[in-house]
Amino acid sequence: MDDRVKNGYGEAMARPRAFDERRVLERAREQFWASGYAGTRMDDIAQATGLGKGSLYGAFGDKGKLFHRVFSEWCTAVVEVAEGRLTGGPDAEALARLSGYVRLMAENTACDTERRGCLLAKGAAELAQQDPTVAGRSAETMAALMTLLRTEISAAQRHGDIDGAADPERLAALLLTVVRGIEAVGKAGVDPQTLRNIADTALDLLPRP
Amino acid sequence: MDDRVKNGYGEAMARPRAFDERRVLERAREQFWASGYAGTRMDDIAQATGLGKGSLYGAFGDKGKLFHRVFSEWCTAVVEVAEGRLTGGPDAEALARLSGYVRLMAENTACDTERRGCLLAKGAAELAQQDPTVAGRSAETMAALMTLLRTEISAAQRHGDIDGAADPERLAALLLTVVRGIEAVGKAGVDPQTLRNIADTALDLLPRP
DNA sequence: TAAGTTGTGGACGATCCATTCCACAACTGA
DNA sequence: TCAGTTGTGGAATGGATCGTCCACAACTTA
Repeated sequence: MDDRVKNGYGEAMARPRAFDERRVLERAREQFWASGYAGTRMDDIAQATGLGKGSLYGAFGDKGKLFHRVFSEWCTAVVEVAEGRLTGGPDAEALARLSGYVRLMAENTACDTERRGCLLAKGAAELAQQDPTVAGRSAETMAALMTLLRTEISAAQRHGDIDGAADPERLAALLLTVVRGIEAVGKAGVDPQTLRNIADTALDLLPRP
Repeated sequence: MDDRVKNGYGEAMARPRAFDERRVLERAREQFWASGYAGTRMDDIAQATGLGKGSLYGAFGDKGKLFHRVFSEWCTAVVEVAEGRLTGGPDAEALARLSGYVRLMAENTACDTERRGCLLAKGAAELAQQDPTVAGRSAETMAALMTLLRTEISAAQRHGDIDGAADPERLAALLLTVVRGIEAVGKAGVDPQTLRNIADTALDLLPRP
């Protein structure tokens, strides 16, 4: 009925878990990432993690809950990468931070030789329409990324690297679209060098004062 | 063993088909569009079209072949829309044609209240990795769109509406990315007005002479 | 050590789904 | 009208897949 205390690392447990939860989630992520939600079987995950079904279901609930968890953690990681690249520096380097971030995203897609794309895009494409949890989490993630970008654009404007007359909100939305678009056309088969060029071109076109 | 002459409209058939092939493909497309490949059942399609399984399999082969057909026709249609909007006009209106096309794509996504997205993006996200046919067709489609955009950009450059020093190939790739990106962030939950703004912002930033 | 609690793994049940099969219908040419 | 051919619908098949169940293991507390 109610949620019991699961595994608080040090809680007194009757029998301790024999697996590392993080490692299991990593493996599960690999599976979902490679094959999508509908395309991966719980048996695959059991196999990949070495867990029996009982443990798997006991620890994570059903397939949907497990996916939600993996998806949500992915979204968190996506935002954290952006935060790591974008926040906390002088205005003088804001434009460089923006360039670095956009180029990094392009490079990631360019190097994705296995064409797995991004779990965020894949999950949203497959499930956002029917699954409110996925839809909500992906919308949240977009909003967070947009805010990060807007903040840096404003900083670059303050320092005079981007035209102060431009609307930072709109530029942020455009950059986000370019980043997500690169991932989309990359999955659709556009070649890696073109992907890198797209990032550079977008950055070149940002309005100067 | 070998392919028989299927239905040449006027061929001498033993028993004529009782269904309109185009209508069946439309219905099948609706299903795949709404639920993805793995998510739609052949029973759903049989139900939606009113066909029995025998007719369905007899006419279209298996689920994979049916999807490939639907997917390929969608890709053709996507390119045709672009051709209709972009080709065949004076250089003086090339920039207007480009603007019209990009705005139309944004508007389509903005109006997609059911959040179905684009079957091209959805299909590529779900299957491009494992299915060479889907991967190839989507890559072809991207290439065709890119060519159409590049041609119009060159035209606009000739007329002096876009800086002649810019590389039309790169600008075309960027515009394609923006168009596909709008569709991606739209599915991820970005609101309609922002989508329209993104299109406008991208067009505003095209380099003037 | 004994009782109680939670984790484990794999067999099992129930369902779902793609595909095939088949008896029959609708047509053609002779 | 009579074969012969192709289309039709739905029952049947075979395999896959989710989630449960259960006997047993590994702990904690008393």
